[in-house]
Amino acid sequence: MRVVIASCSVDYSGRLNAHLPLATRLLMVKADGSVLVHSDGGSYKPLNWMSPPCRLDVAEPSEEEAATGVDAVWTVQHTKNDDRLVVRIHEVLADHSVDLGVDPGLVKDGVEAHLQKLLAEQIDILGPGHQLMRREYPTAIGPVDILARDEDGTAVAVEIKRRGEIDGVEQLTRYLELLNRDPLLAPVRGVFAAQEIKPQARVLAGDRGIRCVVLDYDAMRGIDDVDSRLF
Amino acid sequence: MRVVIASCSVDYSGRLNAHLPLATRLLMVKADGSVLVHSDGGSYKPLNWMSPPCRLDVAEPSEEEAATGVDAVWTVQHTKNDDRLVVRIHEVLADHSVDLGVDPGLVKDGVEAHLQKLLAEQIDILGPGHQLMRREYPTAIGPVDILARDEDGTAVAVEIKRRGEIDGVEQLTRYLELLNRDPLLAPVRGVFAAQEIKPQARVLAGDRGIRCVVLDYDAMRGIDDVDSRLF
DNA sequence: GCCTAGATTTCGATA
DNA sequence: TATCGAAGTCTAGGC
Repeated sequence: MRVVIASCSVDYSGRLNAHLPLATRLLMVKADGSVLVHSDGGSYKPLNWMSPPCRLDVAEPSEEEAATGVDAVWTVQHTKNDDRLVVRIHEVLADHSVDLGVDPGLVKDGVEAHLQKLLAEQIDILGPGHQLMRREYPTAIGPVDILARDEDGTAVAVEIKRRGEIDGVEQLTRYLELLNRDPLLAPVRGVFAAQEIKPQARVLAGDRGIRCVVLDYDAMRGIDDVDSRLF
Repeated sequence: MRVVIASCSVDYSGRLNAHLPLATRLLMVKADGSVLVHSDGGSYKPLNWMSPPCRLDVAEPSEEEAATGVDAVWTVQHTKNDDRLVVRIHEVLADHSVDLGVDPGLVKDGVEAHLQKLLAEQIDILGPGHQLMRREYPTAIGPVDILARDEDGTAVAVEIKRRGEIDGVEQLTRYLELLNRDPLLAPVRGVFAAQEIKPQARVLAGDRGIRCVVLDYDAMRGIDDVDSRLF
């Protein structure tokens, strides 16, 4: 890993063209040759970058470039396509190299999969008398998150999202269309379950006869913990 | 901007919980207090981070922590929610601070908007005799990219994407449903236009009677240049 | 300010 | 290897 702080201008060409005027920025060169151009703000996304696999070449500036104060020209060329990043370095304020080694990596916990597991275990959140048929019920266009039966024995297809938005309702609609063609299952009701459901999604779901259920993740996790302690 | 290279362990808690074991990493502290934890690989996305607005506090380690080699504890607390990043610093290899000032920002060119403009100018790409009605034709659920008439005078609603995927077809379907309720427009045909159309999107479009058109951006831009030179 | 759609999205799982 | 869905997505544009 090499970190350079320098005044520079940057040009990217590839899927689009983009230009950064001359200013002082942080340049990060990773071991795989990828380059990140960061300013002192924004978010974690760099102003400009080149993803691996790519190759960094450092060259002398042309006379023309040198006349405008360019000290070096970095060309970062993607190995598999025409994406190219050109960094024209004017003044270098700092230049550090360090060997970081391979990172042991991130350990994550608690996403949509967890919601699905918890809801499968606590299926009566959908209403008393509900029975789980199975998780990840396979269909031709992909698996339905949860398939259950309500107290009357009617099949219920559940789509789970962390944030319920309009495309989640569309997805569930496609599943319902398909499932309702199966005479062994039909009629199948739809339930859209999420920690948070956007108003537009709620309206669309209502319009299609799909029930919305807001999931309380902390409460579900709490019950899960209590259950776990019983064993 | 402050750049620290140090061996550290990192814990994030918020929308999920995540942990990074002890390793040497690059820590970037931006002027707004946001923190990025980078390893020597991956892409531009940090291993872990805290977005602004947030607050960084540096504290002495507890006795317990000190015994395991912790030299300092950084706590980065988001200002508006419970998200928190805790960085336990073991050994500092480098620590640089520099004032970058405000970045003049990125100048972009050539995205979906450009495709829309070009297609509006070269509407006969849809077929000879097509006439542009208008770009960004407003509907209750949002603007349709392009509304045109074909050689027979039939209305055509065009949805434009850089990459045509299934949700683009869904979007166009919703527009068509709405537009076909308007007696002044109906019947309205649908055209899904993109630089690249994914197979699943193509199948769904076919199933709904929507025509797919692949756009050659370079060719369209070339014609545009030629046109420009004529004036 | 909230909400929606796009992104040089990135990233991971799966067929 | 392509494809598809999720992301602590982020970000810009409307309303």
